[in-house]
Formats: sequence, structure tokens, C-alpha cells
Amino acid sequence: MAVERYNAPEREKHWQEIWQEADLFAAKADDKRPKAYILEMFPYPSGRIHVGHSRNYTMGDVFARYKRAKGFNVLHPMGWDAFGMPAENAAMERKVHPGAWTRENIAAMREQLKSMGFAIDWSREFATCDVDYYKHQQKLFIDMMKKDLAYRKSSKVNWDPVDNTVLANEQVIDGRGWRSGALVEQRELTQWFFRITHYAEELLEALDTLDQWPEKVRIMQANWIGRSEGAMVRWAIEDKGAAAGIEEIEVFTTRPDTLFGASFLAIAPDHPLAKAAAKNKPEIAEFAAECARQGTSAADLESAEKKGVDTGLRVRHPLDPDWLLPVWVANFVLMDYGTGAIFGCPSGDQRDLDFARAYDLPVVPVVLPAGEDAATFEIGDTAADGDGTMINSRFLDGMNPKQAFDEVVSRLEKEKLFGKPVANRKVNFRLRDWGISRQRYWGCPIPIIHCGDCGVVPVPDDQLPVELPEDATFDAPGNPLERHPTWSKVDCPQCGKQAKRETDTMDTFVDSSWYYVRFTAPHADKPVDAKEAGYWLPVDQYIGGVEHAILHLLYSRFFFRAMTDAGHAPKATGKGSNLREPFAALFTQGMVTHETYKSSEGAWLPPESVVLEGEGKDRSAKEAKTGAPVTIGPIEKMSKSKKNVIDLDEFIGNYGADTARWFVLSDSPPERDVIYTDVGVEGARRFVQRIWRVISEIAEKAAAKDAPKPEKFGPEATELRRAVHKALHNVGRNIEALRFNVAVATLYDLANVLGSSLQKDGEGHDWALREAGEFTVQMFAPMMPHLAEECWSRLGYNTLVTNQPWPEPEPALLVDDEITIAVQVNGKRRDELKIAKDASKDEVEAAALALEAIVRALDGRQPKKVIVVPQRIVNVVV
RNA sequence: GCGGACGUGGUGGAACUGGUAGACACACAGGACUUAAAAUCCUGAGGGCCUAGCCCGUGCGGGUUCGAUUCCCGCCGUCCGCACCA
Repeated sequence: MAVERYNAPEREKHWQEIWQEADLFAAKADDKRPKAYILEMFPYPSGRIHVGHSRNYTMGDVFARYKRAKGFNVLHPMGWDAFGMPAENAAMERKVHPGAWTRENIAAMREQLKSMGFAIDWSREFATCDVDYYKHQQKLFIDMMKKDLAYRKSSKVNWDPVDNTVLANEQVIDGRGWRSGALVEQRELTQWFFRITHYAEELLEALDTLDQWPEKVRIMQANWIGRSEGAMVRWAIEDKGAAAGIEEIEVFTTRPDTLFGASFLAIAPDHPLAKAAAKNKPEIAEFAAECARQGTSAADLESAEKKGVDTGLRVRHPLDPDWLLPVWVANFVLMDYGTGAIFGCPSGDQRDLDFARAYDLPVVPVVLPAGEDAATFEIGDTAADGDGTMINSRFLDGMNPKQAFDEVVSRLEKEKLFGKPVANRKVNFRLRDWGISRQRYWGCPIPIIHCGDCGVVPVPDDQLPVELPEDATFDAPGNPLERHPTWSKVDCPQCGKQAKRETDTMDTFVDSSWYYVRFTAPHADKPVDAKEAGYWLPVDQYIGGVEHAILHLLYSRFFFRAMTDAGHAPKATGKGSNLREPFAALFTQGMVTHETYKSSEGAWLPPESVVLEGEGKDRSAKEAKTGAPVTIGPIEKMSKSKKNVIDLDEFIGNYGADTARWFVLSDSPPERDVIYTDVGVEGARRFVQRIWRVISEIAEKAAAKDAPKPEKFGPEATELRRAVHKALHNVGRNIEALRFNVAVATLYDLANVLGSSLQKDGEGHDWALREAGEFTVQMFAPMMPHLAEECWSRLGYNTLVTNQPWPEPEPALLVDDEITIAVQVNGKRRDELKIAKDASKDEVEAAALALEAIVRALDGRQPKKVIVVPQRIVNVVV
């Protein structure tokens, strides 16, 4: 009989109301069940949720619902990463207050998330721009400062000389300010830093304990921290007059063994010596200014052509006082790394080689790679940075680099320059302290007061929070806090004299470095409720984009330690005692991508305004309204700026939340990108309807819901039960491993089986059908929860499937008595063999050799060897 | 430039730990139902050839192995991050 269509939008609303009334997802600590804290990286409230965002939350939700069914006490909260630049840009462009803009966006996005039917404990929701959140962050800052984990120092920013404002790296386009178009320059400012380097060693070593993190993220973090063992080597400057009294240059090197291959020293353009030298040589000043116009980003610096200027200064080689080397200023040497000075060994380092070739500096090979002849070996375009034998290195000749390293360092440790050892061993990290100062309004104010007499004074606890002034102006670039007429004027808390508030606000990465702690007790009157945090932490499954693999995750790992050490530790409970890592398991998911469209004027067009025609190479597009031609651009991650987004409301209105959920889980492995296509969505929508039909038919044909389990099952029923129990096993296993696309495929498979078994009959079949229907509904319930509730009630229940425990498969139904294995001859498959699962090796071999196709393939030749891997394969070698 | 990943039919992808490559889905073709269409259901299919069978095939080139999508080396391409986007 015909089954009426499932009206997803209408039924979904219904079930969401039911869940809300039952208050199913509110989490409470102190439960007898084991806990599971499941968290997706919280969103920036940019305006509206699109299908791209929804994937991340859907994955978390499937996992949370599954864990709930498996008997865990689940915490699955949601909040808003609400500070940041876009709100301030909106304020400038549209004259809305950043706060108002943000609140509006949050309200809209909250409704969108709710319409997806996520199993979220909304009572814990907060935004990082809530005073009640950031006031605790100010307290954390002060306590970290007291532990010397926050401090001030000078560092560089991108400065727009026309707008008189600091620019973010992304606001610098080809060296110019994005609004003014002015050439950006580097400028030094005194700014606040977190001492993340204090934890460099620990953050590196603890990576080994994160066995539920993707290997690639751990590798990236390890490289980012960049521990290297080397030596500090001091070089005496020959002409001190020219160097403004500076006597030496200290260099960090990981390769002291290659010292005899040195041909120059290079210093950063902002190295003190470079600054001193610039006073006498205008071309150095000019070069430094040119470098300062390159922007501050490492990618720009390192991909720029290697350039330099000879300072004219000369230094003495530490191993040979008669050997003088030139000192260059070079754009590829970074003041932030090591000492801001290097010695160049062109034969052993590609960057040094490129530089030496450009400026005709000597290239002396010092490491002879294995297999090369010392007499003929020459360096071409590629540096020899590998292992080998030392040559051209006097007393080091014949050693390997490791021995030479030790020899050089121990010699130089004993030598003195100006009364101190010439060299000493040193462990260096690439990791730099975290600069958190932002010269902007929409962020957490740094709770500091600057007093002419007392200096830097933290705001006392009883004067917290330092709130942002509502009446700031956004009509001009620059920091609204700085130009506010009264806000920064305060009395010094120590001496009472007139003083000035710190007008820098914190990097928004600070906000997101501890929000997962706050979720454990979002209304507590101190930053951390030790008991709640101790119960829920660590986060058992954290889900977010790979783009956060380094910064957000490393900052969070640091901040969690720092706040703990500053007196805000979770209370140790059993397993969680001495908790240092906030995220026990991490999953990095891929983006949802979509084609981009551009009008003939070069403007981005949203997909709904474009009509597509043809297929393959003949595909073309035009504007729906005007018919004007449209360029089909590359497939890129859905983003507002490129307009290639599918709005969630519209989607849900058309298809329903379950279709959206099913679509983003289907096909693509979750860690990889998924391309949004209309046909893909159609497929998901059809499946929703198909499931509804199949379950409805099962509800009619199956045994009554309390019918006793039959003693015996006929072959049809057994076949069905095998398929269902296997699917149950696989779906559970794959959700557990977050391989949602495979779980989805398993369910497609099962739906095919259910469809055909509806035509069948036999002993116990009606009971098997009911079991199949119920298990199937439970299996897809985490993914399509609304449809599952609808089907559950169709099957005659007035309970909620959301509250049902995950069924356990019967082990006996998971194994087949007879299996099929492939038979190969010389590694090529020639036939397959059906044989009892527990057949012995000899039986398998005999049966395989008797196969007609094998006899033919052997063609009378005697097998040299027969490899039998039980239950897998037979390979006959001739 | 540096660091990290990824690459399988027309398409998205599957393949547990080195053991039958292409599950499942989309698109396509044929059929059933229908006055017709939509919807639904059934069937087919990696490519090639001398088609009872054989050969080729997981970006390209090598290697290890009885056996490689899987491990190793080199290359090409794409994507992510690079410290003030979040």
C-alpha cells in the first residue's frame, strides 16, 4: 500500500519541542554513568550558519547521541567565540555597534542550530563577549601575570601610516593597507605577551601522550615548537668604532661542525648591530627600510628573494684568528629566532647557498656525502645538508658531523672571548612567546593601569571587571578605546594619582583557550569551579577544522597549564589528577566546498542566483535574472566572502534538518572536504523518504512489538538477522571511529536488504522483521534523530528512541560458517574458493589446487610453494 | 620559502593490521508501473581484447615482498598552516 510522504520540516519541529520539554540534554555531574565530554570548536558569530558550518556540529552531535545511547553521561555544550575584527569592521561600515551586531548574529545562529535538532545543553551557552565571561579571563590574566607568565616587551606590528592604525596580516595585501592602500611599514610597540616558551619542553614532550590525536597534528605542533640542539658561538668584531662600540656578535647554530665552511655572517635588518651600522651607511638604512615594508608575516619574508647588504664590518673566525669574515644584513634572518644572527655555510645550507651565489661569496664544501670523491666533489645548486665525512676542516677532517660537532663545541667552550667562553651548548626553540595585545575595541580589555609613579599596576580584584565602554565611536580607523574621552582615565589603585588604563585588548585566541573549561561550570562566580572541571575534563572528543591544528590547539594546551599553575586548577579526581592536557581526543574534519561563480563584472554571485546548463566540458552558467554570462570558478570552501554558501534555513525549509545531517555525513570521509552538490542532496532526501516507506511497511508486516522471540528461525529470517546484526556491529564501530561515511554506506546497504526481505516469508520472519526495523531505527537515530523518532512511534512505541540504549549484536550472528577466499597463482587472482570457515590449512590448499581454473593456470607446472593465509587467501607460486 | 597532509572508475568514495581493488551512493543505459510524466521498483556496467578466457588498471617512475591502494625512495599535482582572520 502507498505510504504518505514524510513531511520533514513539520515533524522535525514537533520532535524538537518534545525533546525540549523532556529536557533530555541538560548535563549533570556526579552521575553513576561514565562521563563523556564532547565538544565542537565553537563558532564565530559571523551572521548566519551555512551548510558548511553545520558539518562540524553534526559530527559532534552524532557522536554525542551515540555515546548517550551507549550509557554515557554526556556533556555537549555550545557557545560563541564572539570577539573579533569582523564586528568592528561592520561597525565602521554600517554604523552598528559591534556588540549589537554580534548579539543579533548570535540570536539568528542559535535558532539555526536549534533547528538542526542538536542534542546540546543550551543552559550552558555563553558568548566570550559576555562580561560574565571576560571578567574571569581578566582575573586569569592577572594571576598569570603574578606568576610571570604574562609580561610586556617591544615587538613589531604592521602599521598603516595613512589610517594610523595597526593592521592584521590579512589586512595587508601586497604590502599595502587594505583600506587606505598605503605602503605598510613595520613599527615597534610595547605589547603584552604570554610566556608560552616557559612550557616549550613540556608542550613538546606531552605530545607523545596524546595518542588519540591525529599524527599529523602532533607532527605539525612538534615542528612548530621546533626544538633544536646547537651552540651559541661568539664572534669578535674587528672594527669596533664602526660598530658603535659593539664588540661581538652572538650566533646560534645547529651546525657548529660546519664552522670551517663559513663564508659570512648575516644579521637581521633590525639587529642592534644593523641599526648601529645603518647610522654610518645609508644603504643599510635604506635596505632595512625596504625590509620593513615587506610586512611581518613569515610566509612573505621567507618566500621573498634573498637579499642583503654588506655592512663593511668584519669578524674573526672563532677557530682561526687570522680569518676575517664579512657581516651582511640579510632579509631572511629573523630577529625573533635565535639571536637574530647566523653564520652562513653555503655548502651545507640551501638558503645560505642561494645567498652566497647571489652575492658571489665563497662556497667551501665541508661535508662529503657518502659515495662522493673528495678530489672532484663540488657544490652545484644544491647544498649538501646530509650526513657524510668532514673535509676542508683541518682538525675535523675524517670525522662524521656528529663527532665534529662535539669536538668544535668542547674546544670553544674552553676558549675565552672577553673573559667568557667562545661557545656553549644550547637548546633553542622556534616557538616564540605569544603576543596577545591588540589595538582594537572588540576584545577583552587587558586589566592593567599605567601609573607615572607606580608603573604597571594590575587592576585589583574588587575593581574587576574592566568593562568595555558602550559609547565608543567607530567612525574612524584606529583604536576606539585609545580615543575615548574618559574611559582610559583612572586613578592609580596604588597611589591614587591620575593614571591611564591599558587600551590594548586581548587576542581572541585567549578567549578560545579556556572556554571548554568554563562550559563545565558556566555560571560559577570564579573562573573555574574546581569540582565541576575535575569531573568533566578533559574533553573526551574535540572536533574542529584542521586549520586550527597549530595555533588554537597549542595556545589552549599552554593556557590550560598556565591557568592551572596560576591557581585555577580543576580538582584532581581519580583519572584526571595532574591533568595537563585539555583535549584527550581530537578529530579534525574537512570543509564543505562549493563551486564559485563570478559575474562578468567580477563580482561573486551566490549559487541561488545562477542557472547551470549542460554537462562536463559543455557546462556553462548564466545569471538567473538577466541571463548574463557567468564564469564558473574553482571549488572552494564555503565562505561568506566568496558567496558560495548554501544557507541553512533555506535548506531546512526545503529538505529538513535530517537531510542536511545525512548529506554532510555521507560519502566523503569526515576528515576530508565534501563538495556540496544538488544531486548529492537529492540522494540524501530520497533516502529519508525511502527509510520512512520501508519502516512503515515493516510496521505493518512485522510481528507485534511484544511478541516472544521464536525458538527457531527459517533461512530467510536468519539471513535477515545476520545482515542486521552485522550492520549493527559495523555502524557502532564506525561511529565510534568517527567514520560516518562508512556508517552511512552500511545503512544504505541495510536498507537494500530490508527492502528485499519485505517480499520474503518463512519461520520467524515476522519477528526478524520487527527486530530489523527497530535496530535500523536505532542505528540511524544519532544521524537522523527526528526521522528516527517518527519511525519509532510508527513501530508502535510511545517512548523516545533518543532514550533507548544502543542494542548489542548477537556474536553468533556476526560470523559466517562458510567463507569465500581468493586463490592466486603468482599473485594474480584466478578463482575463488568457498570453504568452511574453520577448514585447516591442508584442506584449503587441497581444495584450492583442485579448482579447475587453477589447474588450467598451472598448466601442468609443479607449485614451488603454496602460501595459505587462513580465512584470507591462497597463493600458488610456480 | 618552510612545515604538514592528500591523490583510487564518468563522479563522491570503500578496502579491518601487506591478502579477491572499485562496497555503498550519484550520474548513465535498459526494463517494469503509468494515457503521459514525476515518484518508485528491477537489471547492467573500471578500461581493453583474439570474450568458455586473457591483458591492463589505485597521480608518475623505481624498490621491498609469494602478494603493494597499503611499506620505502624520487618526482608531479592539489589542499591546509606559517604566529594580528577566526
